Amino acid sequence: MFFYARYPSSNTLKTYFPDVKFNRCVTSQMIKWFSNFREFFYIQMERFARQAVPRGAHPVDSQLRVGRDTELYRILNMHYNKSNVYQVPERFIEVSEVALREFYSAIWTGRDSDPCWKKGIYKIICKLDSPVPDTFRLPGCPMG
DNA sequence: TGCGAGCCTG
DNA sequence: CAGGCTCGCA
Repeated sequence: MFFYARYPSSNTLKTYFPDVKFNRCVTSQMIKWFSNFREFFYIQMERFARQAVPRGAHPVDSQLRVGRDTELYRILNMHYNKSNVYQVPERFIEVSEVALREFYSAIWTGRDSDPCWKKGIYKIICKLDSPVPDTFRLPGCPMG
């Protein structure tokens, strides 16, 4: 599901897990999961962005892409799609590239010296959530 | 006072 | 991932 929605609201989560009885604890746990998912996502983006900086990569360089043949893609897929039962949507790759380039740009221009430099990137990425396919509403359907 | 977000730890 | 802790908002 993270492939579609990086910032699902608690209400969104409830509609996609009909077989789950939500209470405060369960809801906060799921919110927490996505918080952890985002952390991993952004950590990888920053890592690869920083890795590209010393190589003088331009935004169009292969170093700043997240194609299905890249190491970054492999890491993300392994983390969010362990069983590899889902096909990674193209939009997730596009969003990942946006994030990667935003991180690169911020680092390249020295904006990362600001303690809150990631906030701006988060604000951009949170607007790029896609609707989650209805197939994820099926009872027993794993998080994905 | 309670909850969500974010950071960071194990 | 889960726990713990801080912050800002209501």
